[in-house]
Amino acid sequence: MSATLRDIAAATGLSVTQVSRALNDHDDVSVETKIRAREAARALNYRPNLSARRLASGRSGIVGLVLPPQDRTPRDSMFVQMVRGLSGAFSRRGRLFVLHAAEDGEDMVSVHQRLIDGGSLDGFVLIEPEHGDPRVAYLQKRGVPLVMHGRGAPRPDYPFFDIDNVAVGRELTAILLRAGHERIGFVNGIASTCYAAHRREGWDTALRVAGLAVDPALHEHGQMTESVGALATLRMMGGDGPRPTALIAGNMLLAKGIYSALAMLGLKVPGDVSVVAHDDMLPGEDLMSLPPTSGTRAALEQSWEPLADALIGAIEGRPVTQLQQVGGFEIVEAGSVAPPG
Amino acid sequence: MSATLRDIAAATGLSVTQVSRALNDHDDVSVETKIRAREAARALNYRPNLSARRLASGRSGIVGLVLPPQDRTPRDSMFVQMVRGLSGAFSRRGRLFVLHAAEDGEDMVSVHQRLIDGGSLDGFVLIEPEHGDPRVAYLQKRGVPLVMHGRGAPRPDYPFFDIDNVAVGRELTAILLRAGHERIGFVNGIASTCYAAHRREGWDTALRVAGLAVDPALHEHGQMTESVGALATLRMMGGDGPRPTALIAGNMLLAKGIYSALAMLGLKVPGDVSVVAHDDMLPGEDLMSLPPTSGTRAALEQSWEPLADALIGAIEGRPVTQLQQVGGFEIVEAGSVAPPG
DNA sequence: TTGCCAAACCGAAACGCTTCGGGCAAGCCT
DNA sequence: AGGCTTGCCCGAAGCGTTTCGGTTTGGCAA
Repeated sequence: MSATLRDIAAATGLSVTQVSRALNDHDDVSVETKIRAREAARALNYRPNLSARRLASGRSGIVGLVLPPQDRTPRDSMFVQMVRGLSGAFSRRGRLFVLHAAEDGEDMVSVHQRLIDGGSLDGFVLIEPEHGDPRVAYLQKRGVPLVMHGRGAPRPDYPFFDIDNVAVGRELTAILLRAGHERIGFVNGIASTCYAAHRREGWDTALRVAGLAVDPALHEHGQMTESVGALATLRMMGGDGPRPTALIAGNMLLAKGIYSALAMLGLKVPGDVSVVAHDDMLPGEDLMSLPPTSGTRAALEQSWEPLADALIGAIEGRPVTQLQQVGGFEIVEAGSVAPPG
Repeated sequence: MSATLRDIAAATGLSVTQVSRALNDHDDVSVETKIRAREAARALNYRPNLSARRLASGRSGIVGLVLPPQDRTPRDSMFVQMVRGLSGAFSRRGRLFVLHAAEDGEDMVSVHQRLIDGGSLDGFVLIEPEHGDPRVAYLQKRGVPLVMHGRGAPRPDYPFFDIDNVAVGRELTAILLRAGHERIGFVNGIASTCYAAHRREGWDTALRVAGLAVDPALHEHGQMTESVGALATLRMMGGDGPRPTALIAGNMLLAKGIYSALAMLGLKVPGDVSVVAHDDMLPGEDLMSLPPTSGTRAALEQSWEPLADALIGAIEGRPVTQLQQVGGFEIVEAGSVAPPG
């Protein structure tokens, strides 16, 4: 068995109360007492009993994420990376991160309810935001801290970490506009996701600002897989109207599909068609073979630390405005863009 | 807030003690009291507080799995499926299943230690067994229940669920021997894994029993990916000695690689080369395009329920011998085997 | 009648921690 | 000198549950 506070109290001659306060860094404990308590704790290999802590304070030090029930295989690899990232980030902050997969027919809200009622979780990381997200509504009603990866509104009233996807869409389009393109196709992510909608909005406004017409035939939503990218490209390039002279890919997998479709059509990049893409920099997707591609770039794995910070901040009761962060992105020039032929 | 035992006691006129015993189905509570307590519990939407339970009884109702730190992308999809399966299986049994990803440089044993000392987990599901597994040694020493997916020895002293991989190797080989093949190649999984070793053993003994020489050049270990399968095939078919007339694939992804390598070499299945494979029946790996392949078949997803049962059995103190289960497999005939040409 | 037993129940202690409300010095102000 | 603050500390209560030991019944045998 692990040592308890009482053991440390006995070893140091302090009271249990004071040891608790010392280890939790309260401010009416003298510095030397804190040191003494900490040393004894380490010597005795003390680990706080999370259940007892939770029972006494209402905090367990455990945070969780509920994996949505749909199984979309292409995302699996990303989920694992996310779990790894969050697990590490919380671990470094002395918290335990825990993943629970919703069952297939199960309602997301009731899964959260079950976890809260069990009395073991301090807060949640949410992914895949929706407009008017019911999970958010429920958790807010119950006063349970949360942080969202992404956001369901331009200016939500809950903590989140997101990148400015409107700007991503705008900048991707702007790169091509600056090179002189006027017919710009966009192979975007799944229609129902917020980030895809934001990027579309960016594309849309960039075109309008440039005084160009927005042709819905030049926009495709879909899963971010190679085949979807290829199919969308074939459809756009084989349409009746004038072909696009440039394409935007929502991520590198879509870009890969675009490249193979263009190769199949005998079109060269950037000679015949320019290509830009947003790169999440997910490792291990074996995209070495892709030609260098201009566009925007924001490492998804840089989300985990801010998310962890924001959730812990929420648990500790910091105001929401301090817990909303928008990450940056880079614009890279790699030679996949040229003026229209 | 959720109702507590005291609320139920107040509502029913019973004592807290008796309500607790009633809800936990102890045997010195009258049937009608049990019913009364259960009804009140439901009416008040009572959820036991896991932290309090854990503190009092030493059981939290939470079990976990620690994801090994290496990131082997081809397995990610399987991990997600496993997490889903286990999460559901434990959920159905009133337990909470929880996943914790080990950090990259982190020692597996110390991760388990941290989780146990935190006092929140009742037991662990272990995956990827090793010979003399240090996790098992540690958990057994601390008296923490565990169940292994697979096994590190033919007859381990801990609970496990596994299929008879020696028999899988033997049967795959036997199918080909019966058709008259004598030079049989085996494209197997990673060398360090137990199941691959077991299958190799089955192949080996089947050959020996048939009075045939065992040629190590006809056995390849590697990741279970399409490219590994293709490369192994090219190597075996291009060797100096006599070519194999039949190939065994460790799973369907390897089989896919074998098929494309054979096609590249202009060899027909089963006319020129026979192929058998073991099929884990993992969904979503888009193997529709594969020709029907004879061999063995055991759905990996049938492991989750037995694993959950075994771990709960271990937690409840049932003897180890009742907690060791070997799942079956099918032998399927699909036309990818013919006598050697 | 008395004594005994089993069935059904209950009070109180315990689990390890946090926190509320206070106590005791020592130093400062007026 | 009396009263206040400040810094450090402690006892005890309480979180919601399980469980140990004991008490109250009613029935049955002696």
